[in-house]
Amino acid sequence: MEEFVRGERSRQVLEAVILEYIRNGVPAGSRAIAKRYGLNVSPATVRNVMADLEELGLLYQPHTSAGRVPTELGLRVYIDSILKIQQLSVADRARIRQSYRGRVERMEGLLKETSRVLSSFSKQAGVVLTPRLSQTVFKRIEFVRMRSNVIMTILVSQAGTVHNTILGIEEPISQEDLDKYSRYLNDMLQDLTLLQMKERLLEEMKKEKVLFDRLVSKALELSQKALQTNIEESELYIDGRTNLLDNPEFTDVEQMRRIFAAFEEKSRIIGLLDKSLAAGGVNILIGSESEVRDMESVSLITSAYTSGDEILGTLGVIGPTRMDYSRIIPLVDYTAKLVSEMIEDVF
Amino acid sequence: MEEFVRGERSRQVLEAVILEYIRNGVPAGSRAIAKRYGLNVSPATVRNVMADLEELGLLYQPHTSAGRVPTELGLRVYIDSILKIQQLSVADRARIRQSYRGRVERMEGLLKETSRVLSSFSKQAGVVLTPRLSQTVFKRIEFVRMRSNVIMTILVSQAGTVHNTILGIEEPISQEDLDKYSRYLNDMLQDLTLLQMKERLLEEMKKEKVLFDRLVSKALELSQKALQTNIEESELYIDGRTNLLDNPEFTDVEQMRRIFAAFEEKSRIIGLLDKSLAAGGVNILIGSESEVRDMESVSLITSAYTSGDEILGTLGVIGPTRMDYSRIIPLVDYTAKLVSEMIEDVF
DNA sequence: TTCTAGCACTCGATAGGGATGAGTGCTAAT
DNA sequence: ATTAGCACTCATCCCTATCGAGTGCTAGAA
Repeated sequence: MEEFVRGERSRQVLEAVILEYIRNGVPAGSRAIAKRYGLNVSPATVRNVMADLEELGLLYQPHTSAGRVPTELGLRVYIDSILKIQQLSVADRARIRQSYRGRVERMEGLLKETSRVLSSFSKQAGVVLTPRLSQTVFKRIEFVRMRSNVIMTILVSQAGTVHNTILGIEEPISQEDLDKYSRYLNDMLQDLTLLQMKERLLEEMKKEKVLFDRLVSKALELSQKALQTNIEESELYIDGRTNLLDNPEFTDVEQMRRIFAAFEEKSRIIGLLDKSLAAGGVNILIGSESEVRDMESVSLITSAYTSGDEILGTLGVIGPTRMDYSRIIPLVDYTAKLVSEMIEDVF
Repeated sequence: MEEFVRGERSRQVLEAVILEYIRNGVPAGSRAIAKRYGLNVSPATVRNVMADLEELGLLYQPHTSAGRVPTELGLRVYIDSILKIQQLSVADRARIRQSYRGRVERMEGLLKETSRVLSSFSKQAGVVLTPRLSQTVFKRIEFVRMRSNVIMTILVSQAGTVHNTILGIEEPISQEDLDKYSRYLNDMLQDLTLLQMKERLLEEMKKEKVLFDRLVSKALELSQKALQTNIEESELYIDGRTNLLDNPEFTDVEQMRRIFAAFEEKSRIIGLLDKSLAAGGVNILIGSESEVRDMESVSLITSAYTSGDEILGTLGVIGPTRMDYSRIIPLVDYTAKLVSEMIEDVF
C-alpha cells in the first residue's frame, strides 16, 4: 500500500482526516486539521494535500463545500500501513477479566458473556460464532428413552458443548439397551471429531460381522441418525445491537432497518464470520468488502478463538465503518485470546 | 366497563375511531368517521359524541385542530367490551401448521420456530418464554467426566429440554463411578419436578445411613450441586424486532432506541411475561399497564402454553399499542394451543 | 519549486413567513 | 336531539433569505 501514500505529510493528513472523522462523525475541514495535529502548515497546504489524496481515491467529498471523509480504501490504507496497534491497558484487561467472574461454568454462558463483553467495551455490537458441531471433538454420547418410540440422543464434546436430537424409531427399545449402545459407542469413538466419527460409523456399518450383531448394528444405526441432523450448524450470539443506534450516521431509519434485518437473518452473518474462521489474528472487513447485502455501511473486526491447535469459532465487533479501530482491534484480539485461554482452562 | 360507554352510538364511534386509528396510524376526524362506518349521522353529531368520549377519558386529542386518538383506557374498553374475537380462518391455521413442518424435533427448535411464526403472522415482534427449569418434570440425569476434577452434569426433562452444568470437584471421580451415581439417582428421582427433586435430595441427605454409604452420599452431593445453579431461569426467544421499525409511529429514533434496549435486557421482558404465566387464556397489556420502563408505548398480547395440566411457558406478540388486536388475539390464542398440542404429541 | 495569503464561490443547514387544509367548537336553525 | 354553517386553530409544506463552513484558484513570498 506504500505506493499510494508518498511522503510523510500525506500520511499525516490522511491519518488526521480519519481520526477527526472517527471522533466527530462529520467531514473534516482543512482548517481544523491544520490547527490540531501540529502539522505547522497552513490550511491551504492541507487542502492541496487533500486534493491529492482525493485523486488517489483515499478521501472523498460529500459535496463541494464540505470537508473530506475517508473512503473505504482510505480506511484500508490507514489500518494496514499507518495505524499502530497498541496493547490494551492493564486496567482494561483487568476489567474484561472481571466481567467473566462466575460466568464460565458452561460453554454457552461463556460465549454469551463474551458477546456482552465485546459490545460493552466497544460500544458497538458484539458477535460470537459458536464452534461448529462437526469439528468439535467427541466426548460422550447418551441415549434417553423419552417414550416407547421416541428417544433423545445427547452428544457432549470435549469443549463442553452439548447437543441433543429427538429421534423417532420404529420398534421400541428399553433404556437398558440404550445404555448398552452408548457404552459401546463411547468406547469406540473416543477422541474423534464428529466428522471423523461419522466416517468411522459408516466404516463400521460395512463390516460383515455387524450385520449379525443386533446390538452393534442398532447402536450404529441410532448414532448415525443422530449425526445426520445439521452438524454443520453454528449458533450466533449478538449483543448490543442498540449501541449501533447511538451512532449519529444511523439517524437514517431506513438504513438502520436494513442492518437490523440482517441481524435477524443470522445465516447471513454466520456466513460472513465463517469466512474469517481460517485466517489467524485479527481480521478486518470494511464496509462493502464484506460483500453481504445490507452490510455495506458497517465494518467487522473479528478474530478466531481456539483450543489448543483447534480453531473453534470466531468472535468480533460490528460497528459503523467509522468506528474507533485503534481501540477495538486490540479489544477483539485480547478477548479472543482470553476466551481461548478460558476454554482450555475450564474444559 | 359498561358504565363508561352508554348508548349504542357512543360504542360505534369509539370502535370507529379505534379501527380508523389502527388502520392509518393518524388521528381520526369526524368527517371520515361519519362517511365510512355507516352511522348515518353528520360529522357534527360525531363530534359531539367524540367530545363526550374525550371527557370520559377514552379518546384524546393530540392538539386542538387534530382528530381523535384512543387512549389506553379507550383501547381497554374496546378490547374488553366491544371487540368480538373471531376465529382464525382455516387457511391461516393451515399456513401456521405448515410453518412447523419438520422443525419440531427438539423443544428448542419448536419454540424458536414459534417466535418466528408469531412475528411473521403478526408483522410485529414475536416472543416465547421457555419453560422454567424448576417446574419441568425430571427424566434423567447424566454425569460426564471432562477432566480429572471437572465434570458435567446433564439434566433431561420429560418435555425434552436439556440443561447442562460444569462442576468443579475436589477429588477425582472415575466415569464408572459417575455412571453408578446416575443410575442410582435416575431410579430415585423418576417423575419429580426439579423443585420436588431438590427437596427430595435434601431429605435423603439427612437420612443417617447415607452418611455411611459413600456412593450414595457422593451422588447426592453432586446432583445437589447441579441443581443449585439457577433452576429458576427461563430463556426468551424474540423474533421480528425489525417489524417494529416499520410502524410509522416509531420514526422517532429515540423511542425506538429505548424499546430495543429493553429487548436486549431480556430479564425485563421475562419478568413481564412471567406475570401473565398463571392467567389462563389470552392476556393483554396495553402500553403503560405493563409497568415496565421503556415499554410504555407498546402492547403485549400473550397466552400460556401447556402440557397436560402443567403450564410450561408464555408466548405472545409485542407491537405498538396501535396494533391490529382483532387479528393478533386469535393468532396468539391459536398458536398457544397449537404449541401445547405439539408438545404433548411429540414429547 | 513549494508554501501561503487572499478571495470568490458553493452548498448544506437554519430560520422565518405565508399558504394550505384538515379538523374542531360553537351557535342557530330544524 | 340533530345538523348546517362558520370562525378559528394548528401542523405541514414550501419558498426564500441568511449564515457559515469549507473549498478551489491565483498571485505573491520563501
